[in-house]
Amino acid sequence: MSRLRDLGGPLPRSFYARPVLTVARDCIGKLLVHVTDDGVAAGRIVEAEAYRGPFDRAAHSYLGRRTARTEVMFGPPGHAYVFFVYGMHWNFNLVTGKSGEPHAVLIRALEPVTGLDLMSVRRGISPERPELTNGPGKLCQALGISRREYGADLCQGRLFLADGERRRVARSPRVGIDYAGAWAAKPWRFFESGNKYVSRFPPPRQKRDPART
DNA sequence: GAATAGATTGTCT
DNA sequence: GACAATCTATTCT
Repeated sequence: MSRLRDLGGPLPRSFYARPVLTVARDCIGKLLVHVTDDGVAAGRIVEAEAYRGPFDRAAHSYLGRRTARTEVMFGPPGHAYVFFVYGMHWNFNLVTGKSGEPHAVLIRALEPVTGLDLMSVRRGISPERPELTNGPGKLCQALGISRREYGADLCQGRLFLADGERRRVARSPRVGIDYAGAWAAKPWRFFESGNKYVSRFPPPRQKRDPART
């Protein structure tokens, strides 16, 4: 019995070759699967954000910035944009839209489905804890995603999205981009309502006005 | 529960 | 040399 077969095959490139906000919303509920020599690890995507360069100031491709790091975002859709932040964490993105359009979807949280023990070993915590995969850096560690997966083709290979159960989707502003001015307020974050693996719940809200009651 | 600071390094100015 | 699409531990309240 192949657990991997039960997860289904990779989504086609047409899934990624659509507007970035559409892909970000449709990601919620899909499975993210990574097959390695250590085994299979997979989870349902429960949180994702759209980054829409070159105009989006929060995007690494802002102003068309094209470097060794951002290069894959300028290529065809359905590839992995993996980058390193804060000196110790990897983040995983899907390249979307058309070739030459540097758009990407950041996967921010998963609900573990397969390979809980493997994720637990990689994370160094118990498999029941929501901290296993409730953040972009955490899910990369749990699934074993790092530099090696940069540019990987998600339509053929060991790292891919597969179909999954879709539930209620909500949206909010994105997380951790306060520097991006007006772009920081755009509701380009999508998440599954009530799922305990969402990285910040309740989601970020406007501060309540103390003058109001 | 909320707020804060420290960790630690690839990438760009 | 500065900073970052984060995580964790610690220190408040």
